[in-house]
Formats: sequence, structure tokens, C-alpha cells
Amino acid sequence: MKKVRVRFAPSPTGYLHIGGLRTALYNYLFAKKEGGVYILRIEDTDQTRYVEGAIEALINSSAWAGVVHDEGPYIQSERLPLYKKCAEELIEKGFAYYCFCDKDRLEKLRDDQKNAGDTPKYDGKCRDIPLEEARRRVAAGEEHVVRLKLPENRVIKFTDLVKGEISVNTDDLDDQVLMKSDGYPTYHMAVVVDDNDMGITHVLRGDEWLISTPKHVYLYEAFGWEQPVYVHLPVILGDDKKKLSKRQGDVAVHDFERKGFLPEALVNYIALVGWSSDDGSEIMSMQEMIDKFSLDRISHSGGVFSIDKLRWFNNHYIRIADIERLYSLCKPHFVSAGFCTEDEYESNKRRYVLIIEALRERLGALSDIADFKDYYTAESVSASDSEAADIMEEPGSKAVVASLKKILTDRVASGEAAQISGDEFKAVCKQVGAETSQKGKGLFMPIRIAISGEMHGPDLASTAEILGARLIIKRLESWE
RNA sequence: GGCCCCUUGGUCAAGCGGUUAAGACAUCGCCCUUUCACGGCGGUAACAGGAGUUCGAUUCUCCUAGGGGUCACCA
Repeated sequence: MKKVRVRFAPSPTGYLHIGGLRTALYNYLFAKKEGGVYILRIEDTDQTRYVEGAIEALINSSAWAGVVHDEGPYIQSERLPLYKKCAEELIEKGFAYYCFCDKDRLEKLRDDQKNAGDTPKYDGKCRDIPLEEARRRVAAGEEHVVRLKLPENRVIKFTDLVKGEISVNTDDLDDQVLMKSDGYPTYHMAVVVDDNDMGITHVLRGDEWLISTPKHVYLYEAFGWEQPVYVHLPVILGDDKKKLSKRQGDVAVHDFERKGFLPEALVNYIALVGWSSDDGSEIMSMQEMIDKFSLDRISHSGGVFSIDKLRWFNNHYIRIADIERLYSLCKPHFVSAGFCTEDEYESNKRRYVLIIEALRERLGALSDIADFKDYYTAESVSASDSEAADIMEEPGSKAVVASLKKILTDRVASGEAAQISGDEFKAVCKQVGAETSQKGKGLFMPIRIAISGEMHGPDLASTAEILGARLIIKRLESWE
């Protein structure tokens, strides 16, 4: 059995997005599972679409997600001589031909065909120009491209590992341009030349390539090369069931990083849109996914990307994350939410660690921290809804608030520290309960609302420890 | 429009001729908890439709419908 070699081959036209990450991930998982090699190749054959810094962004996002290539990156624009040589070989063998049609003619041709209700297709004008003549014109500097010379009415078959056997008639295909007039290869030319040259054994790529695979298969035949195993991955869809795109919100991997999604959560979740393990596991580390990965469990149909489920995974990983790691990851979120400056964050480490500990069980993303800004920093509070307001109107509640305020005020007045520990606060609550004969919800709900204005929120004892007695008293006063 | 692919609950999905049709997210309810959560238990909810093949179809075949992809000197 030949050693597995796979590749992820993005074009540097922007940032790595969710769909690209999953394609990369599946390639990576498969390579690791099979003890093979995962290669990164940059398909930059369209000079007009190149985006500065895109290659670095692609690599950084992948690395963040834990998908690291073993070989490469290979850059296609640095391999032009190879494609040129291969194109000439094709022409020599009669599998391709020079075409001198200009873009205006082709455009008009397409329009006419469309208007006539036909499928746009090259009409073969240059197909039969004698090679000698064509070469003369090329030598004379005439602008040209190289086109694939597809045989007529031939059925090309190939087997896709997830879609099964696919067959397409060459009459439904076009004489695809292989080499552009600027000397760069098109995707179709570059993929097969490179996949062959790099010894790629399995091609795992997006669904959108399924239709053009027959052309690639034909090229392998023309060159006399052994074709790889094809695996076309189902698309990732947005909520509207359309292909996931910018329109539906963030799709760049970097956006998820910025919002406070942990890489292990994103990777774990994304692996499950389009693939499932045979034992039904959902929470999996990268290593577990590698161990369980198999191509025959890839879905046939597209899947909707569910931000809710991603948040659930993320919450799981936030809960089990090391606190030091969270402390450092949460910094930008506290700062941008207006909790503190960077310096304050560093010098009040204990305070922020306490907040993180209290919040980690309810965060779907680290950026949710912003939702708790008022909870932890407001000077005064008021009932967040009518239900809370009603509870505060009850006599029992008023007694609880009064008692709590007195105990806390006395405590501060007697010279005790305004700092109050969670255990001390619990003791205070117990005392309030004894003085007012309230217990359970009747005791804690008024306290909770009086302190935060809300009926739901983080644990009270830790909240009190974070706020301190003075701020609590201040908030209690806002109910008078 | 031509060609190709896809179709199990709201979502991800298991299932690969005979099952009470898994599980997860979401949702609802109960229990636990002197608060909020966590957690535990349970509920609602699906084989797109129609013909076949078969003793028997979610599973195999065909048709219809719906969805997606693709028809560039873009990948």
C-alpha cells in the first residue's frame, strides 16, 4: 500500500474560512490516521485575485486550529516552467491545442449561445488549426491560450469515495483552457500536474469540484499518470440552507478566534458537520478524531453550521480549560467590554480570575463576558423585568433587603474590611434568614435582585466577594 | 435551461432488508439545590411524495418534487 499523501490547496484570496478549515482538517485527520503526509499548496495562479498577506493568514489560522502541514507550502506561481512543459507535452500528443480566439469573440459567442438557449461552450474554432501553423503564430508572438482537446461523445467515469460512481459525457464538457494567455496555468491544469508531481494519493476537496473532475481524470489519462482517489466533501450551509457565506455573519476562522472560541471547540464541532465517528462520540480531542477518522463516514449531503451547537462545544471546553490560559485569553474581552484597562487587568488578577471562575460555566464564547459588565461594575441597579420588580415589592423582600443592608453597614462601620469572602457572605445570608424568618427562594431571590436587579446570574457568594461590601451597600441603597 | 449530486425530528446525525427509527444541540417538564447555574431523569419532534423489487422496505430500482453544485483565460 502506497503511503498516503494529501494536500490542502487554498488560493490566497482572503482569509481562511470555516469551509476551508474543515477541508484542511479532514485532509489532516486522514493523513495522520494513515500515517501519511499532509501538504499545503498555495494555488495562486490568478494574479488578479491575489491578496497581500493571505498566505500568512491562512497558515496562522490553520496553526491556531492545530492543523499544521508536514510539507510545503508549495507555491504554484513558482512552478510555471513545469506547467509549461506539461502543456507542451499535451499539445505534442494531440490532447491539447493552441487557441487564438480573443476574449471579445468568446464573450459574444457565449452571449449568442445563451440567447439561443444553449449551454455556453467553446465552438472549437481553433481546434483544427494545423500544429505547424499554430506554432508559427505562437512564435510570431500572437496572443494565445492552450485548450484541452476533449474527444466527442465519450463517457468519462470515475469513482468518488463519498458520491459513488460518477459518469459524465464529454459533450457536456467544454474544451477547458489549460494555459492562460499570461502564461499561468488554470486551476484544472495546475491541480493535476501538481497532484501528480507531489505524489498525492487522495484528493479531499470541496463539492464544487465534482463536476470538473472528469476533466482532471481525462488529463491523467492523457499524461498516462495514475489518478488519485477522489473524495468530494459536502458543503457547509448557513441557517438559510445556502452555502455558508459572509452574508450569514462571520465565516472567517479568525473571527471565531476573536470572539473567544477556543480552537479545540471549533475544530471539534466543525469536524462533525459532514462526518461522524462510528461510536457516536461527539466530544473529541484532535488525537481522538485522528484515531476515529475514516473517509467512509463522510456525509453525502450538506450540513447547516449551527452557532448554537458550536457555542455548546465552546462552553464545554471553556469549563475544562486551565484557568491561567483563560485569564490570558479573556483579557481583550474584559478590556473591550469596558471592565478595565489592560494594566488594571494585570494588577487585579485575583478579581478577574474570580469573575472568570464564576462566568466560565455560562459562556458560549469569551466575548459573552461583555454581557456581565453591568452585573459586576454598575453602581446602582433596578429591576430588570416586572417579575423581579414584583418580588421586590413583597414585604418579606423588603425586610430581607433592610436586614442585609444593616448587617453589611454595621460590618463596614465597625472597621471590618469592606472585602468580604464568599463564606462570610453566606454567613451573612444565614443571619438575614434568621432575622427575617425567610428561607430558600424567599431569602435568596430578594438578595439576588437587590444586588443585581436580575433573577438569573452567577453564584451569589462569589458575586459578593467580587463586588465587596461597599458596592453592595450602594446597590442596596438604590432600592430606596 | 443542460449536466451532475443530494433528501431521516427545528439543526447535526446513527441506521447500510426485519429496530419500540440511536445519540447530540435546541426546546419543554420534573428532581436535586436555602439563590442562580451545573447535574440527573423524562417529554414533544423525523424516514419528501409516488410507483415498483421483495414474505418484508428508512435501507434496493425508477419517476416526481424540493434543495445544492456547475456551465470563465476564478479558484
